[in-house]
Amino acid sequence: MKVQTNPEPVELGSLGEMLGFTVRLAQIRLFEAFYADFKDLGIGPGEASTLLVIHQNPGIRQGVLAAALKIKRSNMAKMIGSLNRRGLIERSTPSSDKRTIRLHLSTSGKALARRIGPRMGRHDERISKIFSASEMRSVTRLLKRVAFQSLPETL
Amino acid sequence: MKVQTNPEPVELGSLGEMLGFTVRLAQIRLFEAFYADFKDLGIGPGEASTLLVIHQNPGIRQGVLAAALKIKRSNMAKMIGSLNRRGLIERSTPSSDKRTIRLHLSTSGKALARRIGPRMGRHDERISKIFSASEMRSVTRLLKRVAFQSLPETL
DNA sequence: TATTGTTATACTCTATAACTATA
DNA sequence: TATAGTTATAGAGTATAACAATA
Repeated sequence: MKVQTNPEPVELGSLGEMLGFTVRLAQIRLFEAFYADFKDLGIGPGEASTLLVIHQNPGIRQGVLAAALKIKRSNMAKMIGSLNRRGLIERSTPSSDKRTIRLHLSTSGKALARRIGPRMGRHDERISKIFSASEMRSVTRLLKRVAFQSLPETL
Repeated sequence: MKVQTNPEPVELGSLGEMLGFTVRLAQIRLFEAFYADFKDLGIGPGEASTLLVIHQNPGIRQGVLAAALKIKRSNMAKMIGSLNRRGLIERSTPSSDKRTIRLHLSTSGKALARRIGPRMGRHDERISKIFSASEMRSVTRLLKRVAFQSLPETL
């Protein structure tokens, strides 16, 4: 693959066909697109996903949420703390297991989640306009395979 | 999409089919795989790509390199400084344009690049074993479209 | 005036380890 | 002993703005 950064072409060699490299390039573009579409709501992609998942799983445990989003527990604690300070979520510890924390959206958190949901849908639609419906299904299916299927042994 | 984090299932809703989310999940997995395969070489993915591209484009200008890898000039300056302090690359300013810096690998930088190249190839092969050859071509082609094709207007 | 690279700075994301409280 | 969450800390990666040297 050759990138034409006029007037000086750059030879990327096989790097340009490698999954790690192409995923990173796509990721950069997708972050740009996300921030452009969510600027006014004042939240990042991690926060948006977190709020949506709590909205769809009221009372979810913090650690379960972290595992589902592949965010480390320690980092999730920080994010949940921040969302809590902003009045978007509420925490409660059930008497059945006082180590755990169950998460719910506050009234304003629910209001925000109801804005995020459709926005996220339109955001994803905007991006997927560069694909046919079957291409879109392909790319998400293949990427989920990378995320979840076990890889062969390390080198 | 539902993620089974036994014993508590998590409903991700449409989030699980969205490109931004699936790319992020894949990215996390790919970083893990990269660090596992390159631990002994003491370099990260950005540094590995940078060394390979300088190796294939001797004398490349720093800004052109940054643009090709989609790394901001200011951040590239930091990375190049680090690689230079480690004795891997050499910088020279041509008399024709004294603002610019042309990059070359040092002897030890070349030796390292000659180890990185094949390692990167085997690393990518290991990951792509979860795909057929045509699936691999599909996913990289579709991701490059995300990276380079212009997206529709923002919302 | 515009371009190239540098510096300073900050914010997000990620990772590890040590800690507490509960089980 | 093991688990859930917290805190502290550190390292990447990314972003912006102000700056010097040069064109």
